[in-house]
Amino acid sequence: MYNDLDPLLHSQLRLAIMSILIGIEEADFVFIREKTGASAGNLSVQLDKLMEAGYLEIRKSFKGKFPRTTCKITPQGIDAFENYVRALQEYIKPGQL
Amino acid sequence: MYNDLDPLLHSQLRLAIMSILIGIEEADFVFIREKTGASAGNLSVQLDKLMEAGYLEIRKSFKGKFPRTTCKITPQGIDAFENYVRALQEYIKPGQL
DNA sequence: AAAATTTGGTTTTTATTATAAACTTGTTTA
DNA sequence: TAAACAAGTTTATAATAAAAACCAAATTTT
Repeated sequence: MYNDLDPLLHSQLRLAIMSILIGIEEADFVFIREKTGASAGNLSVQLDKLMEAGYLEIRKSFKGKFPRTTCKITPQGIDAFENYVRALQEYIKPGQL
Repeated sequence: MYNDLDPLLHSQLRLAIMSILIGIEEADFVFIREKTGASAGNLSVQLDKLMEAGYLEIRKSFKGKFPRTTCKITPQGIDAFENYVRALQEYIKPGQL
């Protein structure tokens, strides 16, 4: 009981990012920013951390003349997310609702 | 979607504390320390924060000649915990498992 | 019976984190 | 052509988690 919660995922913003990407696989920076309501700066930093950890991959391209940053969850990211959820269940189980 | 997660509960140790107390209502310092594996210092600080927030009440007494600190979750604490769980579900729903 | 250890903590310090503020590069619009 | 906007990144700051150091009293050891 009370397994450690992956600190990379135990963060409101990073968890929201992963939650989005688990659902739709791929999304761009602006979409994630709007969906999460995060500041661009914060989002940039957190995406980087998730990439460093191998939880997602980031592709840079152009949409017309503007830069575009696309994020995609990796198999490792999916694993980590599922693990996190499993660990978390132990903490919240008693309060099933 | 993506309601804010109560930052007081979004902490591994504080969540574990609340998880224990949701189940058994009342528990003493040593029991919680053992169950969570936290250091006494960290536990002391986090219990204090939860008390400050009105999520639990702390009673001090003696067990024989030794001091004893007993913690009990409050109705407000139960509410907060349930709210947190509800909010969290939104984040982890896609990964139902 | 003094010294060392244990119990049950609290206070203080340190390292990490999350987040926002400021900045960059380029583009569109007034 | 200057101001405003798009899409980010980098840097600075404020909050947090967690451990280390400390304390007082009780107990055990020598």
